Amino acid sequence: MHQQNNQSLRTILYIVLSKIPSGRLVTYGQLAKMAGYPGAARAVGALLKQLPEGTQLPWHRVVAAGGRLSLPVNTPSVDEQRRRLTAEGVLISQDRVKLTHYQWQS
DNA sequence: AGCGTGACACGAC
DNA sequence: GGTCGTGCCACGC
Repeated sequence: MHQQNNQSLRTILYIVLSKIPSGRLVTYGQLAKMAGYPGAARAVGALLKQLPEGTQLPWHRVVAAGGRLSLPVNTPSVDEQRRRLTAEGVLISQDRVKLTHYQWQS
């Protein structure tokens, strides 16, 4: 995916994220690049944190580099992320997934 | 118009 | 394996 440079990262992020299929994962950095904002991984995280409660977007398919689940431990969010990924057939071990097996490529 | 803030990334030890 | 430092950059004040 490339740039629509006069739109905000948030707008494009939503579009890109909505296209990640069930059972496939992307990293923050990859998502930023796909949205046309390479290097904006931190900004991606900040925006995901602001997603509204009932969002339809598959925020749980976003993981940190190396496949780490990077949401704060002992939060409802990370518990929900584990639950959803497991339900999609993603194997999680020690809060880590095998990107070599699950990573989505645009 | 700065400046502080991160659900980050990556290389160096 | 781990920690730490540095770079990154959109977003909100």
